[in-house]
Amino acid sequence: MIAEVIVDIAASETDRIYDYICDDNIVVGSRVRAPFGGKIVPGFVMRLKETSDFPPERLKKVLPCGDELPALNAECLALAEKLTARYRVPKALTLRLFLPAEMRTGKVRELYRNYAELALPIEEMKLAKTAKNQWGAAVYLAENGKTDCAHLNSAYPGSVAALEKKGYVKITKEQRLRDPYKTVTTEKVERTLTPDQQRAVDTICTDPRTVQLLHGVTGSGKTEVYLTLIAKCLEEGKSSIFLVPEISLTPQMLSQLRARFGKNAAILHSGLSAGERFDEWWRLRTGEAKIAIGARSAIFAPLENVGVIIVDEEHDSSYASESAPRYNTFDVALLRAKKNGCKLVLGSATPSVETYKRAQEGEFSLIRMDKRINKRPLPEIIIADMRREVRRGNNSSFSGALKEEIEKCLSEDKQAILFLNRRGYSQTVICKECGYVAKCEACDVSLTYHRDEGCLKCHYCGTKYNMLSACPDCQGKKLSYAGTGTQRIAAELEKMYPTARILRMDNDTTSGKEGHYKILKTFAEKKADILVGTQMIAKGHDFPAVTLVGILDADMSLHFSDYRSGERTFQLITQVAGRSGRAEEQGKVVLQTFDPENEVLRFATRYDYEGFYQNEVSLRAAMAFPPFSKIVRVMVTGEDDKKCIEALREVYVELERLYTENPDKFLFFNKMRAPIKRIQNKFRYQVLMRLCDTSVLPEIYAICAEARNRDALVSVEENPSNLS
DNA sequence: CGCGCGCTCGGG
DNA sequence: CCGAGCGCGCGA
Repeated sequence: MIAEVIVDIAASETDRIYDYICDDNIVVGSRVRAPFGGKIVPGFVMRLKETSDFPPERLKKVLPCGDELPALNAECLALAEKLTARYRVPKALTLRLFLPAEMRTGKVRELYRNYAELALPIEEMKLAKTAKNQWGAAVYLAENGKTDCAHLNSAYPGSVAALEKKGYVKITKEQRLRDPYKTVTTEKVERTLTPDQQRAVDTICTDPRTVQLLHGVTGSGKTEVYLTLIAKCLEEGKSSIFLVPEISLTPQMLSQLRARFGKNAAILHSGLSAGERFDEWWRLRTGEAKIAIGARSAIFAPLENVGVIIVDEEHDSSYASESAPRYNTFDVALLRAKKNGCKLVLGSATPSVETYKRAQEGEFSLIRMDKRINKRPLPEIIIADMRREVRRGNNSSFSGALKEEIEKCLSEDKQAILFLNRRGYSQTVICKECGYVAKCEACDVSLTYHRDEGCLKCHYCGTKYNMLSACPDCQGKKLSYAGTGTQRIAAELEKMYPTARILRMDNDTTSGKEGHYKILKTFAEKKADILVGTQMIAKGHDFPAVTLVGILDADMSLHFSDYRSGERTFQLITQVAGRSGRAEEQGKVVLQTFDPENEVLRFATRYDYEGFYQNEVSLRAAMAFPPFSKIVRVMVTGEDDKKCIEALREVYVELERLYTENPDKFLFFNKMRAPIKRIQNKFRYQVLMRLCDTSVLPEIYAICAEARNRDALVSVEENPSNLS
């Protein structure tokens, strides 16, 4: 037999079919080891045939990989072909999306797993009362004996490592128990859905349209709708894909899913080790698990007979891939849904304008859930006019109203969350005498001052620099720190309220696997009074004692030069505000702005999505911005400036030809340096286009595929979410 | 992507 | 004259 093989090398130069001799037991979709250029490289069998056009004496033979099943099933192979054609990237890159990373890089597959068992009787353990997870895990082990570590960790995050460190549990590596609970059906508890939820489930099941948009306010119980749909599929013997933004796979969410679906669910989250990730993937591939839950990449789960695909928080920007192939999760999900003849359910409290428009026009079904389950009103949002604060001589980061509320909150023993989407202490360091600004050597950006580490950090490449004691240009000692970040806010709070316990949550404080979780847990256990954080505090967390949310700089995302800034601001405010008043107490939100009359902020304070949407969509129509057009950015990057300019010239000439041949399809066309000229030592150039007719898009992709080479990466982004 | 080939340049 | 360095093309 002859196998048509794609070698797993991510270069456009090797992106073609190579013929190899193979044994008869090799099947399409399997991985093989192929002798290639003097080395053995991994490859994928795309097709089989009897004869080759290549001189037979030069054909080599591929070796099997030892996988029990072909890595790619028929659906995945077909999907990979479609994506390759759509995005015009090397096939190897597309194929990689379908495999867990360790399957490529790692040795042969691990069929072993770590198991934990108690090392001494539970009575002899000295654990802090507050270590709930460790206690939980210990009790579970006492009752159930030896248990899979991954399983324990997802129910009781962090417990295994902590217990092992103390010597309370013994970890052994054993061959994986082959699905001991394979047929254990999930608890047959009859859950009663609210009328809203029932109506949503019924519509999704009966409406003929593929895409179902579930527009439900925060706390309306969308999750229960998803879980009901998944359970229904399970009963029918079908599989499901459930996508969430990475950050919302919180411990509570994980244990809820485990409790409900047990071994039927494979949960792919960032806390898994390479081996665990592989095991979860393999359980899906063999059909042992029928539910794939995870972030963006879970859309490539190796499932067959998919009964429903769910995309929660549909508007979230993490659904757009930022490296080749720059796929859009919605597009891939739609391809899969159509192929399987199943529904694609999108859920959000603040749908993206693009999605909502298509629902309004009847292309998607639109289901509303307006009632909150606990019937409590959403927290009141008060606008604090920062211009007035400045006029009154208040130059601090806190308005009078916010200070008042914080004090009230502290005196009543409640908790507060303060949100500022900028980490570090100050955004820039400027010499007051000569205007020098500290910049990164590898990137064209200013450095952020991190006071707790006493250094300057580049937020694009992570490089740390020593803090300056004087200006390197003029030796001046007067350095000014502009642009307040979370560190500074925390420091100011400490000064203002010396007795209050302040916690910070941003990229700098959440390092390590459990970093996130530790901070959230500390706060949830009321060991802190105020949580200061960036974007990452906005999602999904449930802190019953929080009655105040402060949005320190609502303008920050608003005045971004980006057609989506209004949309993003509305979504962010709605999401952050939702953290306040989740239990009995009514919550409050203070929103600080220099532009209190701004329409977007006005709509957000009233939780008026419909009003926001109408306003936004007419603006977009007037400006011919998406969804009334498509923005396309072709980006050329590479370390060698000359080679980049060469490649840029090449794409530009071709794109310009396309433009002059189809002037009616373009609204805008220009080449320029990217706003950030260099990141991680790579130069950046771009061609920006706005299309009113996307029929030229395939050709744009083709031109870029042609122009990329070893020295210059040429990529295409559709409606990019940030234009830096 | 990684290798080897061959060309070129510069040092001894 | 020889070795290092680099650009180029090949791999089934």
